[in-house]
Amino acid sequence: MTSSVQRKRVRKSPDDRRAEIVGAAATVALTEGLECITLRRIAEQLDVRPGLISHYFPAVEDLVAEAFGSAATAELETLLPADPHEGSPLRHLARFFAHATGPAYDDMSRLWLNARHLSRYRPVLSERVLAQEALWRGRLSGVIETGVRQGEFRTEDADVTALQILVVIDGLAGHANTGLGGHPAAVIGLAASTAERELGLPPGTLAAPPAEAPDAPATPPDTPAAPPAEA
Amino acid sequence: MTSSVQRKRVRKSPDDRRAEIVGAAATVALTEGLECITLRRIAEQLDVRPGLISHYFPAVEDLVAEAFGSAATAELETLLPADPHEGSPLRHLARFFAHATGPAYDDMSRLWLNARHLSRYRPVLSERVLAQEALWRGRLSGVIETGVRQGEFRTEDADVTALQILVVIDGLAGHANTGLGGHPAAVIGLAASTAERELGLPPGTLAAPPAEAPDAPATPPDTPAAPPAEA
DNA sequence: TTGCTTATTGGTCGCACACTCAATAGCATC
DNA sequence: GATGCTATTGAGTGTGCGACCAATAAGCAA
Repeated sequence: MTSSVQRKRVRKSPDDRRAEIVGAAATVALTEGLECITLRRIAEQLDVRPGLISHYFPAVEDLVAEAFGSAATAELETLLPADPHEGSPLRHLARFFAHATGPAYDDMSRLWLNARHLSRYRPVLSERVLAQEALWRGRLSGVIETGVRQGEFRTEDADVTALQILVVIDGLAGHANTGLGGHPAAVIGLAASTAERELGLPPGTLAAPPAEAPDAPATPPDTPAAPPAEA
Repeated sequence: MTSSVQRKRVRKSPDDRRAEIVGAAATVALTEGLECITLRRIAEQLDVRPGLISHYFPAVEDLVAEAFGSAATAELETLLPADPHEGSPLRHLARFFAHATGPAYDDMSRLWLNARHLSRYRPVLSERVLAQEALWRGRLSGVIETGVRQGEFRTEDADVTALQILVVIDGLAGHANTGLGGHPAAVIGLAASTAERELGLPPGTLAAPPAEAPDAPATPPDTPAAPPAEA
């Protein structure tokens, strides 16, 4: 029994409902993976019938892409805000590395990994991934350019440097499912040290403080049961 | 019509058949992806009935792990042979980077990406990935240590350096499905330049020659139809 | 040639999935 | 309070998947 014996319909405006669906899908994407975005799964989460999801997204693939875009955009906003209220570019970068290489970023690491792989089979997701890549790179590139203009950084091509940094972060993210906790600091810090080298900074400038909570649970690589359901 | 109307049974020794199955699965893994390793798909490729695959691998997950292990081991053997017949460690590394960042490595990039993601849901695959990581890291670490002993390289911890290099390669591999061709040389060469920095080599020492075939097809990110079959 | 072991088949079951569509019931408007 | 629009449901279709198992035949040994 899901709840009541007789379903009580809740009728919402298409815009609201659509946003709700995308939100739920984004949550599922982050916590369970993109292949867990199924009509049934999302419908269940919102306590509606699967057909309704189909109504808003005739092809699930579109919802998957939308969910990824939504989650990635939200994460980028907290990672590298468009309008930095305070702090120098250098402090922004330091915060960026601290977050992007910490356990709080694990879900996002998994999502990027997930999306990159699934792009092999899902053209519209592939497009979304490329768009998000451009977005992230642009945002990071902007921070770097500001830093260069203010004399904090030194690089020939801010955009290339941004991509290099993101590549290293992606490389670390790839280990999110197979235990990343065992890596020595010199490896976790590879993103920051790469940035330092490429931006002409002294080693350690961008290094994160020894972690905010030294006894953090570390997010063990637990295997979440069933998902890519027999297919 | 697959062939004849009446099936002609071919009876092989368990060892042979098993090897044949793993081989077919490894091929499918490399060309189409690990989620395309299904009882029906492998059986079709070998022209046997699906039940036979089940007989040798009661749980498909085991076959998937085996297939990955097989493909990865084979690749490692051509990438970093256990017994290098000729050339210095430096030349070995240069060859390694040339291959691992070239289009010939694209399938393997996709496979690693695939396996890393799928490890989220498949415990036994996860184990295999960890084992292969150790194998690859050990092999690379060996080359580095030899180089250090011969005075070609300089590093504090060969094993950490090896991991750092592999992380960067993983980062680049992540882009295999979403078009890697558009990246500038400074990004493709990030693996080599990272190695040069970590090994105390002058920049460019490990850089690959401008590609062997300048007009290579470049392997466009074609989307191979159907695979993670609606699930 | 006969017999036996067992590799291989064929068929079946249950499940989860995306997708379709006529019928239904909120709810804003009149 | 009645009406109309449409968001939502319920039921159904077809597909592909892993897993299971009794029946069959290949090929070796006696």
